[in-house]
Amino acid sequence: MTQQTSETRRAPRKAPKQARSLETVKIIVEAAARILEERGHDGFSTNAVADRAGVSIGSLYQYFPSKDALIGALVVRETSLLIEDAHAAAEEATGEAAVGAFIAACIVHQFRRPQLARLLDFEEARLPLDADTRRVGKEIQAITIELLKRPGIPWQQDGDVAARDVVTIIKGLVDNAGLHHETDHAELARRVERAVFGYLGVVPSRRRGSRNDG
Amino acid sequence: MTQQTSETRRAPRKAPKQARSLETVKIIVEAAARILEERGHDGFSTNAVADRAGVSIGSLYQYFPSKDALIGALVVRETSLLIEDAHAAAEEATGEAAVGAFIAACIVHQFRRPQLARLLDFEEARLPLDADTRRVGKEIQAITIELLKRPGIPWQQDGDVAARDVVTIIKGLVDNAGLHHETDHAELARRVERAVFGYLGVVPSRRRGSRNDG
Amino acid sequence: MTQQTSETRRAPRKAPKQARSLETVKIIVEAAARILEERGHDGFSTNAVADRAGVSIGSLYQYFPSKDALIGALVVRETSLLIEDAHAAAEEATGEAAVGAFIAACIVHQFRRPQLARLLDFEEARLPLDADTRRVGKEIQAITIELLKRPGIPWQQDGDVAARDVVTIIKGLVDNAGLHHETDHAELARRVERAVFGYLGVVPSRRRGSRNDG
Amino acid sequence: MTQQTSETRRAPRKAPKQARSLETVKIIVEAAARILEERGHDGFSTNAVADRAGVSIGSLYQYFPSKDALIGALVVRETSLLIEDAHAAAEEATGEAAVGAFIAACIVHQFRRPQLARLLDFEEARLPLDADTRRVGKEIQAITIELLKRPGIPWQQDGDVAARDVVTIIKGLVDNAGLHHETDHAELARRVERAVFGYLGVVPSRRRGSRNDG
DNA sequence: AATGAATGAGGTTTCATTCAT
DNA sequence: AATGAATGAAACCTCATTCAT
Repeated sequence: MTQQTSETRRAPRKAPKQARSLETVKIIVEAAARILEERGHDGFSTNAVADRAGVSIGSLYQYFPSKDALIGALVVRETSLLIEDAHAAAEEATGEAAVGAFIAACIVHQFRRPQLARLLDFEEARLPLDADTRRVGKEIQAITIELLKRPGIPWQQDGDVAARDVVTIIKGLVDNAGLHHETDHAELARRVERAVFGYLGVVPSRRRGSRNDG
Repeated sequence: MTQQTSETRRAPRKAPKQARSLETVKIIVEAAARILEERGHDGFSTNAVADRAGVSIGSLYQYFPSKDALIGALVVRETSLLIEDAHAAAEEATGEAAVGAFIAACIVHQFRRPQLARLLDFEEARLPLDADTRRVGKEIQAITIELLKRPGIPWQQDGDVAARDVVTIIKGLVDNAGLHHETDHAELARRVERAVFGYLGVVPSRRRGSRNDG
Repeated sequence: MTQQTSETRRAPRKAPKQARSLETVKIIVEAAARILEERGHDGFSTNAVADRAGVSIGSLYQYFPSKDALIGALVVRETSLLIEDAHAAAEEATGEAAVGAFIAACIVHQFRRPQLARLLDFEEARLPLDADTRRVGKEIQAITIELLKRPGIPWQQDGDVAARDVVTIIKGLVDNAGLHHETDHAELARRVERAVFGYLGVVPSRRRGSRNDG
Repeated sequence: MTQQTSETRRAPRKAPKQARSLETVKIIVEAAARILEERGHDGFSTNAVADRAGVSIGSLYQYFPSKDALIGALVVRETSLLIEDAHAAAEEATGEAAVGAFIAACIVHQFRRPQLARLLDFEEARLPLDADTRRVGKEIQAITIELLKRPGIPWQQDGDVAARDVVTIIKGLVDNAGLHHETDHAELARRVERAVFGYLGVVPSRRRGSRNDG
């Protein structure tokens, strides 16, 4: 980012029309993911990505008009994966089940590529987001808002703020777990659920029987 | 950092022993804080800090052997401020009161200089931490662990993990509130408490009367 | 110019305070002149200039915030030389003598470093001029306007336009002479004078006697 | 040009023999003209031209072996238009009328596409000219030489140099007028004539009655 | 003939850091 | 102790040109 001069051009420079192009774009994005995972934000340079992708730096810039656009594309790719699972979570009947499924989806998503997910959360907060990147962010937000409207969620005020908070809690805890090399999905899910359900005022059903244990 | 070549030197090159030196160090650290607040991570350069501090770049390097060391010192300074308030929080009699006081302290701390606190949380996660920086991090962690041992906190397993999670939840929510330019301490405190107390299994006393009395 | 991104920063980045700095600045500007003369506009790169100056590229950018600023400084340096001689020309009593002296000064100036003068005229027209560069341009213009107000210049309309035209004629003819490797000052001066005096309606005194030779 | 590697190939790689090819060549040249007008020298890239022409970059290089060849073709096209009008000017009986008509033709030509004409004058001076481009330049020169041989032009020495000077004066003044967004042909013509006729020693007939009748 | 994906040298510029003064 | 001029690796990015399809 140090020498970033183009601040506005974030949309793909050229819509790839041939099969070869599409393949190249995919390869570049995956290379970007790998470089970010392996070398972190500071080691992430467009030259490194091009090298790793096995394409020339010129090819990279044929499809991504700037470094930020490339990171944006990566964010979009990763978030899209999560969005699919999140939509599935929204199918659940009760709010509790839906939120639980959403948390599980986030954990699965994060544990797939822990470093990557964590660093992209950073980038997302740091970047001047382009239209596409904003769109997927909003989509996650929208899904979460819907989730929280389901029956069984006591907390029904400030849907926007609540959704933002819930996403923040989940991302924070899950990223942190990744940072500490945790691997136990179920255990992590229980912790995240305690925080999120607590925030939402949900008394989890499985603990309902022992509610008066104090 | 991009041009970071010295990877290991993070300790102050020279312990400032004279009053003037100590003063200079303080000035530099405060200048660093200002630059970070005003220009963000990308605009944060050692030359800019030296300029702002009114000292030469050579002097800056006399006290801080590297850019990371300077950031580390800033992290230490800011965290130390929080630590003091956190200690006070630990004086509270019950766990619930102590955690509530801790959350309040975090919010006060963050709202004092929102951009700075948020960006330093980034840096802390990004940096190869030096001894001093690790120390203050551990201290916050230790205080939190103690907090959670107090009577009235149902969740008594995995003290380390719980403390980590609690700090993560608080930082996440508070940083995010700062990012969205929130200003209402009390309202934010309520949201953070819902998440943290939920995580810890605390049924907040003020709500106990209206829900569990039956 | 191709990758020029900073369009506004043309003022010197740092006022050199030490003797060494002043020397370095001079060396860089002279190197720029040489490179422009030897390789032309397309071969003029900041790296080439730094190399030729025997300084690092970083030093160049310490004093000139952009390539254009460097060219601007070169324009200022060269034009300033001309301005001095032009002021002397303005001392002449009659308009004819003054304009003649001005033309002679332009020719001397141009013949000193023909390629350089010609290429800088190009650059001046091409560049988004900064304050300093505009200033020297205006100064030449102002001197010319004064010249044309002297007694003996029949043409007294549109002083601004006339000055612009006169400067254009002189520069055009003199640059072109340089391009064709002419070396005879006096002969060139006569041709330029014919055009300029013709434009101004001056019937040159030396030809006055033979005016009716047609 | 920066990445110009082929320095010698300026002639069309392939003589377009079919109607479609000829059409394509025309389209490309016109696209080049537009790009140069709209984006200036720095924004003039072969890819931009191909885009604007609606042909692939590969096709462009099928007709023009290099960027300079393309610019050369544009120079030839524009100069040819002027040559036609200049030939008509040469039909005039007297030297004064002929030169006046030539000046008028130059002004009309320049005012048709002011930016383009001005920038091409730059390019012409900058380019390592190829055979075709040199040819049209010589042709303008030759026409001018003929013009100056007509009766009524006192100055009959150094025909080559005089022609060169006259063309230089005209181009200089007219380009500069274009740069300052002048639109009054007649007024500009009068100024150019004063300079050119002065250079040539012509006492303009229309002013003769009011000044030399004594 | 035409396409357009790919190339890569080379451009401008930044900034952490050193060291002579 | 302090200064600040100097360094230079390395970052981002462009664009003339080639060549497989």
